[in-house]
Amino acid sequence: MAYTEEDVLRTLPGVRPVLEQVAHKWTILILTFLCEEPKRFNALKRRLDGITQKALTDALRRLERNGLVERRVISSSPVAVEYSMTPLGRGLQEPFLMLYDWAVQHQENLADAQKSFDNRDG
Amino acid sequence: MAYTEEDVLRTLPGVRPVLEQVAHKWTILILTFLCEEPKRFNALKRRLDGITQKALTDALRRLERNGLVERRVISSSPVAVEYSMTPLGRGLQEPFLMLYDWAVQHQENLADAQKSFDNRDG
DNA sequence: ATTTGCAGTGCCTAATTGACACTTAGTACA
DNA sequence: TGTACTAAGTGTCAATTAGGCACTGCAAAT
Repeated sequence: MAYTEEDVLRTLPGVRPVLEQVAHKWTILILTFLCEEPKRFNALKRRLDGITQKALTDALRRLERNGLVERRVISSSPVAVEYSMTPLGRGLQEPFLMLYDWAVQHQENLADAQKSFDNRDG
Repeated sequence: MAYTEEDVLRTLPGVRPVLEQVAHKWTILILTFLCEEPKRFNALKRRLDGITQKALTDALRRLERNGLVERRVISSSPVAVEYSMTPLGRGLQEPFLMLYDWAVQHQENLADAQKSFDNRDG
């Protein structure tokens, strides 16, 4: 689908904040993993090796606020919390998987590009 | 394509920094626009209504450093600078266009979700 | 002669992230 | 009965990052 300049100018003001919510450091990884199956807080945390509780809590809150994931408290003991994708969030599955695959396949290329860029001036 | 848990654990350490470079506030818009055709600095700036010179310069530097865009100085007067996608960057065109389309189509949904979330507690 | 457009840089402050400690509640162990 | 562990967070403070605004240098147009 192609956009005319007017399309762009008209939709841009609304699109930018949307992309700002979505194009976030942890979002792609979190949503990619949640697309596989609903997961609990600490299961996600283990998988996102290196994330802090706070960062994960904040990211999940933001995703929940934007209607992309659902938070469900399971009143077992101890209390469990399960996060799952909403239908709205599912719409991101395809592009995010593509990005994930791209990142896996081209990490070397990026690293090389960075090295040669940094050598161009020091 | 599906990944096993081992795949994920193995590739994750390298993938995360890649996604951090790519999942940035302005990146999706910049690359989406550059995919259409090479553009000059101020042409991009006009289109990214609201971006400051500094933000655009920084974003383009980062993209150049990562090998996703190419910066070409045209020695006319006054000097012009043209930015274009590299073959590596082209790999992002498809997922980014999907994200852009998704953002255009679902901006309302996000806004609604935010509203009802914010009303749940105040 | 001064304004306009181009492509930036520099400085300083505001906003966001991240590290790390603390919390509350239940379960298991000894 | 006390210690320790897991789950799912919250709070605080420091550091990193982003954004605002002013400034540069050069050429062409008015």
